[in-house]
Amino acid sequence: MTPSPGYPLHRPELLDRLREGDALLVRTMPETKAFGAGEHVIAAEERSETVYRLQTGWLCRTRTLPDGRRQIIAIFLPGDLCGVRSMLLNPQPEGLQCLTPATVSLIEQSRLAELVRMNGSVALRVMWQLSEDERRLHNSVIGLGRGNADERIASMLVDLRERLGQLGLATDDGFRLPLTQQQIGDYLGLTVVHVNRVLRRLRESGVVSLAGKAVTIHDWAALESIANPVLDVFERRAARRRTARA
Amino acid sequence: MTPSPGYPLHRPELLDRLREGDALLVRTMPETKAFGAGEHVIAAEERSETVYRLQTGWLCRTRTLPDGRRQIIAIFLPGDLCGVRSMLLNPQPEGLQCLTPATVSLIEQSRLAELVRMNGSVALRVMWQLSEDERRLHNSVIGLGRGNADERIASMLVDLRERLGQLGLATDDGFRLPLTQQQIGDYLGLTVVHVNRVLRRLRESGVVSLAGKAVTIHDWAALESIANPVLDVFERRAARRRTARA
DNA sequence: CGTCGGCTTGAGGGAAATCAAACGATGTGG
DNA sequence: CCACATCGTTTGATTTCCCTCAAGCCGACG
Repeated sequence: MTPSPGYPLHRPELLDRLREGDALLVRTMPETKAFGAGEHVIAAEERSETVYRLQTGWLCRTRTLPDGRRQIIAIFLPGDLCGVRSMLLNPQPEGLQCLTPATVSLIEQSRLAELVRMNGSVALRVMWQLSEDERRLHNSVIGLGRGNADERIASMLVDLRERLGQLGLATDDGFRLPLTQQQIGDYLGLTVVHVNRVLRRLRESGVVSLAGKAVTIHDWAALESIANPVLDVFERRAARRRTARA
Repeated sequence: MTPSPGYPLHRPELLDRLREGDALLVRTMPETKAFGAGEHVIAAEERSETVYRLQTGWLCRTRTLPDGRRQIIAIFLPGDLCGVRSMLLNPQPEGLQCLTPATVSLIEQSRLAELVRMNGSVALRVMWQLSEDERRLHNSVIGLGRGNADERIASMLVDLRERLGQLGLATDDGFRLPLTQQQIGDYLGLTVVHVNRVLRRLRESGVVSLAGKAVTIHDWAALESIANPVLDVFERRAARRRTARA
């Protein structure tokens, strides 16, 4: 559940402290809360004095436009810290919503701030989260701004497979993807209809298949070559490792 | 040059400390460096142990895909801190490039880290920057994922007008926009050709005109109503203030 | 004076959206 | 237990927004 080797981090010597910080944080967040799929951990425009650490399940940041268009801005997996930004910017225009049933542990912002001040490892852990969030947002911007539908879908699969792999939640050739095609569309800036068509093409060309919630990657090399242009260095490295193994 | 009232910040009582932190930071960054338009402050994939505070000019984060497609991920204006993330993730896949001639002041990451530990106001200043960067990235994701060309251009203009206004670099009805149409396209995920067409339409309908580098906003209400769906709360508030005044 | 970068406009094409409808699984209440 | 509603997926037909390709224009600059 904690950052592990291979994670995007340029100074491996920090890894131990990062884990230490995470462990310490978890220990000081005994209170947990459970949510059902679709529930809001924080509603849009709602004030929140709490920072969450996702323990199980999937969360996302979403924004719904006045006319109903919807965008999933980021996807959070177990281990991620959510809501650090709200320490300064509150309420945020975005909601934090459950994609699956989820459990989170809680900490008051003020308490976390204090911990960060007192303990360098916790500070490192928080910094790493902010840094990682930003990396992912950059990648989203690249994909949405310059990627076509195929590239967006392929890179999403590569990215999620890598993140889930770090958590021990993926096998060599697949993982569980608890998103509806509508939600995939909302994440990638596409319509359901088009997501469906792209997935069909990928299935028919034997690259990946999505049966229900189960993703199976049949041809890593092909998937990587589709996603490649919009991957960042870290993702590309991870994808190549996969390709090599297959 | 420092964060001022009206800035996206939910606790106005922090404003003074924020300014204090910024002032302190500036005082400990006596060394400055000048760059020409187009020059790279940090090249893509280059290691950097330095954090920059932009003093004058415009910078941007960019990524160029292997096949030449280019995306401007973020635009930085005077007062912004750039490169904080590189403390943990280094080198980054993105470059930091000058959109205009620019001067920056420098500080070593390690020295900044120490300052942050020692001084709460500086820590606040750094946190605020991270928070603000993320807010802007969220907005980019919304615009790129769900906005059409008109909305993207209108919201860019509203956003820049607001940020420049805070810096005293905009008048009530306009500002200087030192971007080529190509760069606007790279920022908004559009082609030059299309940017040009949208700008023409906006000009012909008497909403805004871009003559050379000078933006003049003729009809705030119209611009706001185009941009509105993809604006966040803060931008919307700012745009309404403008509309009311005009 | 020629060239180069940026702006502008036209014609045509294509990727993805929209509109519309059917299908299968799941659930549920009479 | 079956009729029926709901939710997600799938597919077809049509439209539209934006891209691509192409070329002309203008001002700056050597």
